[in-house]
Amino acid sequence: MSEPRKLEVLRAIVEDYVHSREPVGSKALVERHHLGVSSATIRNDMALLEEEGLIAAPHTSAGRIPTDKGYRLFVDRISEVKPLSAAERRAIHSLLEGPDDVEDILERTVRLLSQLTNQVAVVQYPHLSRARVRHIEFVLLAPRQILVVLIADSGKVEQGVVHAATDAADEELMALRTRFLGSIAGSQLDLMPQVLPSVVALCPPALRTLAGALALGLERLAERSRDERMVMAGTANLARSNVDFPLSIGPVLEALEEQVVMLRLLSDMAEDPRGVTVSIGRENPYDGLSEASVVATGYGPGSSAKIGILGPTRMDYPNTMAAVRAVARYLSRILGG
Amino acid sequence: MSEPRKLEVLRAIVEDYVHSREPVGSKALVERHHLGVSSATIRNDMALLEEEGLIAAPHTSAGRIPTDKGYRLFVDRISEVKPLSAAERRAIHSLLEGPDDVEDILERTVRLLSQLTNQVAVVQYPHLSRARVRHIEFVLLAPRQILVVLIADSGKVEQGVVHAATDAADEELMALRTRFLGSIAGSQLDLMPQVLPSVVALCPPALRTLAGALALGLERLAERSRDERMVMAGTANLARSNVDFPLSIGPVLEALEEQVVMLRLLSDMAEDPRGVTVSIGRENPYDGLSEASVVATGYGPGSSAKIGILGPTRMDYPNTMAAVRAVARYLSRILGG
DNA sequence: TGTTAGCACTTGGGCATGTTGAGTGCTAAT
DNA sequence: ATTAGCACTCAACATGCCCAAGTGCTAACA
Repeated sequence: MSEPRKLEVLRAIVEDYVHSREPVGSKALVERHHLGVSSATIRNDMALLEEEGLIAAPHTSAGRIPTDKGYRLFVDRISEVKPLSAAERRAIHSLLEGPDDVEDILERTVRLLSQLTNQVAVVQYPHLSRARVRHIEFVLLAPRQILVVLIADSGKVEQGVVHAATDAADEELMALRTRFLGSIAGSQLDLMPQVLPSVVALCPPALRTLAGALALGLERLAERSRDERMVMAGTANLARSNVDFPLSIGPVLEALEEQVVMLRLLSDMAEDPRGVTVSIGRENPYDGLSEASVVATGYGPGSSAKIGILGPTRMDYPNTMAAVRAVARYLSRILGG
Repeated sequence: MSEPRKLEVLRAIVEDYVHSREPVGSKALVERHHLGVSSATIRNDMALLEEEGLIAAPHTSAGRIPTDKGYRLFVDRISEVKPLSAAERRAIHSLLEGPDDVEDILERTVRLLSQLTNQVAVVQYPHLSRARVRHIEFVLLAPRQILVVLIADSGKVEQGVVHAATDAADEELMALRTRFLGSIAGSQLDLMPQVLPSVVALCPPALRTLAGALALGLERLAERSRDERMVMAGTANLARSNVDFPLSIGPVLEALEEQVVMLRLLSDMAEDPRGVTVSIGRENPYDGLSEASVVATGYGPGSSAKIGILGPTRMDYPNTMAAVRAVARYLSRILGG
């Protein structure tokens, strides 16, 4: 019996099932795909595929559906990433227009991706650990309340409020700002904890406690900047495409809300040489996502930050992978420039 | 027949239905509530309530469920807002701890509210139209790319990128910053469009195009600041509490994603003298929310910004209203201070 | 050895029918 | 105004039946 045909059968099963949402049987298979053999032969092949754990039958006399393992094989060896349609390319291109504020871009990107794929789209903020300090600002909100703003050369702005033990004056803040800026401008956010204390130490004693508080605030901001965040869009697609939910959406919504979970999930996805990484069903480390798949890839400098989508295991992998990859490329291009 | 008892019956129906999720019949009613009469009497009362459109029977021989109108009457005239439990008070109090960055606070508040009510919680950013300019900053990201930062005295920071037609130098930006700041520091964000052009006009001709671009950027930021945003949490509760969904969550998720819809919804809710406003089922202007209720109230200066929750019409109004009110009060206190 | 036709077998889904129990509305008595 | 009682309705559940889809197997075939 022929190995290539067996794969062809698996492909046909996956494609039909993704399309129809119903278990697919041998007969329907020969009708819809011009495999040159009869349904009996296909049955034999299917029996083998089932032995290997690539497909399964929900009950005795129904068709077969792909297992996680089946999808995996499909993704790894069978499917080809399809090129995008012209309309899709156009949609992505129009992303180039408009203001190129990082937040704005990410927000629009993720919305676009969710529309292209009809899934929930997620994007991680670019890593900033290697970013450098471009500017800092201290603003007096109230006598003892100081807004600290940290601007990185990546264009990211972080802000936070610091409480002073004693009243602070505007001039003091100005002086400290100049002092701090002189020492840390251009240095990596990573290194703030090492650099800042020495700056504080060099301050005149009268200002030292205030300087200490501000330094702490700056450190916190630098850390927060390193610490990851994400934006998502398209949660409504969960309900839409799963009307007869093979994917019970409760746990998935939970996962999405626990941003920590999603961020780890994305970060942990190994980079795939083919450009897009796929994690299928129970391969996912998080229980709530045992019926979901994640398709993600890196973008930006070093592909360190991730962008991707989340959907039911039964999804159109080729198109989805193509969309994710294309969007990530455009995103890299925009942010890189 | 007695009017007060009729209301009592309505209250009992609402309470039982909210609790059990099942149509409630006359017999069950007399068993669980010590109304001093028999089930037959209750039946008569129920017939009247039905005539008035306050309750309805899903089919001939089932119990009754409250209609939107029934809930409305319940909320307006029958229910009393219950005091919060000690545990709830404690939870709210612990909100006071931690950094008091506006974003942080709102995020934690909304999460808390969603946990207290088991619903989706939504909070609008405080209105900033009356806020004043505290500080501005121009940062050169690339020769023709300038990051514009606008800091309001409310502590809100807005940022955006401006493209210059020609290369800009750091010194030019510094000069312009001083010039702009001198003219607009302390003036209302609202008034930026009136004030900025005159500043540009006073610039030396060499800088004028650059100044124009920057002014445009600032205006955009001021506008964005005025233009409303929201944070939400607890979407997973939609799936959880509606396992046997009386509330089909698809349209609701859509509404939540269309932030514009939610923002209008919140803004349009008239302030209720009792402190919390409730919009029930079809009372909602948005179709997708015809099976949902919104409980909201204002917070902060002038109660101009809104906070609230969104859930199925069948919800525990007294407790929910209490939670929303309490959280809004604490939020006002924190942000006010 | 791989392919095919044919056939017996399994089983979920649809349908028609019967039964039950919760709940109602009405009437007559209190 | 309230109540007891009763006939009536109807969703929910159960039962039994049949059908179609789909399988696995065997025997014949190239």
